[in-house]
Formats: sequence, C-alpha cells, structure tokens
Amino acid sequence: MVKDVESKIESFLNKCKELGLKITPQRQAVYEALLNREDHPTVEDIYADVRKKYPFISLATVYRTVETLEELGLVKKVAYWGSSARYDANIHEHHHLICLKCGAIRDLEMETGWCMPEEIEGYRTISFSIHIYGVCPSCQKKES
Amino acid sequence: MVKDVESKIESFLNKCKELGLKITPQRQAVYEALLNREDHPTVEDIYADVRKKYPFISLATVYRTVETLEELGLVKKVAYWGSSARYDANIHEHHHLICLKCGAIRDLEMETGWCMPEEIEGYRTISFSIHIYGVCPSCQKKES
DNA sequence: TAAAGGTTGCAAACTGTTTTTATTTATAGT
DNA sequence: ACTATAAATAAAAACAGTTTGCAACCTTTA
Repeated sequence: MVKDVESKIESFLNKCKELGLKITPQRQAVYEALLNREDHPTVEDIYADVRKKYPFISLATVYRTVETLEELGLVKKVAYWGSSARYDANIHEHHHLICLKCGAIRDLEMETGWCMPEEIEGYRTISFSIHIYGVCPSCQKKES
Repeated sequence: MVKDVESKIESFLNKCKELGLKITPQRQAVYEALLNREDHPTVEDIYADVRKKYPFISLATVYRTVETLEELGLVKKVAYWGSSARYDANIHEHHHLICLKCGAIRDLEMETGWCMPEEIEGYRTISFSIHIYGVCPSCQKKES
C-alpha cells in the first residue's frame, strides 16, 4: 500500500516535469494528502490535512492545486451531491455509495456485469459510474 | 403527454392538501415550469421561465419551492457537475448522459438489467443512477 | 368575514470558489 | 554556486450561488 503511494507520487513528479510544471512542496503535499484518504474529501478537508504539515499554505492554493491535479489526470472531481466539491485520487473505474442524509460518499469496488456501449444517442462514451443513493450506517443510527 | 402533466399537477395539489401546505400560484407555477422541461434546469432557468407568467416572483421563492417539491418527492435534485444545482421533475428511475466538455446532462431511459441489492456495506439503499460520461454530438463537431 | 398561520418578497448575510496583485520560489543556463 | 526568468504562492478582495430574517401578504378554516 505504501509502495503504491510512492509509485503514484513518482509518476506525479514525472508528469510535472514532462509538462514543465514546477514541483512545489505545496503541490506534493496536496497530492499526498489526497492519496492518504480513502474517502472523498472536500477542498476544506484537504486544506486541514495539509496544514498539519505546512501551516502557512493558503486555501486558494489548494483550490488551484486540485484543479491542476485533475488536469494531469491524477485525481477526479466527484460528481457531488452536497454543497462543496469532493476530490478522489482513486482514478480507476469504480462506483459510489452516497448518503442522502449527510452527503458522505464511499468508493465501491464492484463488478456489475454491465457492458457500456461505445456510443449512446450520439454521445461518444468514455466511462461510467454507478451512483447508489441510500442512508449510511451512522445516519441510520440517528434515525432510531 | 398533456394528460400526464395534468395528472401530475393533480397529485401535487393532493399532496399539498394532505400535508397542510398552501397552494399558491408561485408553487404551482414553479412545478409546472419544471414539468414542461425535458432537460435539467438550474434554479435560475426555472426562475426565468416562471417570470414569463409571474414577473414579480422572487428568486428566493423559487429556491424555497424547489426544496419543498423535493421534500414532497415530486422533483429530484440531480447530482450535478457544474457550479449550480439542477432539478428534474422526471422522478422515475432513469440514468444520465453527461458531456465532459460542456456539462450538458441528458436523461437516458434504458434497461440495464442490473439488480440493486437492498443493502450494501451497511448502507440501506434507496435508488441508483448510472452516470455515463462522454462527449456530446455538438462537442464532437467542435473537435474536428 | 375574520382570525391564524403559512408563504412571499426584499435585502442582507453566508458559503464555496475564483481572481487579482505583489512577492517568493523552482528551474535552466551560465 | 549564481543569476535570470517564468511560474507558483499567500492574502485579500471579488464573485456567484444559495440561504435567512423579517415585515407584509395571502390561503385556508371556522
């Protein structure tokens, strides 16, 4: 797992060099913070994590950095339900379990057996994701 | 189709009465505006539509009304990609075709044959929606 | 028709995000 | 190492979308 994170950071460094982007501590810290989370943090969450190491980073930088990382194809902005955007460093195809009460989003590794056509109604398809809406365990507890 | 809209409005009136909500022209107009659109309008879009009939309605009322309609189960807030929330009066299960270039979202009536389990990883499931990402025909044209 | 309470319109407040500007820093070339 | 340069940063202000407080208004029920 640690190995995995390290190789991802390495490919991040390579991509930056290829494209002439500078490797700043802030960039690296933001990407690392994202890699170290299994959930889908908001920008504010990432900001909080990074500040533990770099207390002087600014929120605007985090916003800019996640956008850059998205352009690099290293993270994805998850189609979001609540009020703020959520990011995900898990970029291979997977699905989402979304709590309608609190907005929490969890990754779901699952085989659906569904085969996506290459073209639908004139759209050239690229990827798909199943969003399953429900109530998470902790919100279920609150109900009763 | 018109028949369908009328029956939906009727059930809206009934739901309001049941729950002690008042039937105001604004509420009815907002719901009608939503029923008359096949796409997924933003609140601003709905506001513009309703103002053709009721020029004095306020934007805040539209925001409040779509929220009420959602609580009534008559419309859904579509998991959104861009910056503003989008609503949909088509509440029976359907899927979405999303253009990664321009953000357009289209409904997709499609049988997937996938059967959703009642519970997944502790979540009590309620509904699901397949999001298919791709490039819409008009963005494909711009590419070439 | 009058009373009661939900609903509206307006404006102001809030929240998440983006942009502006001056300053700092990583990088490539000496 | 040192310097030039172009990019990235921090901080604050600007912005867009959304929500809220409050007084006036309008449905509803009796």
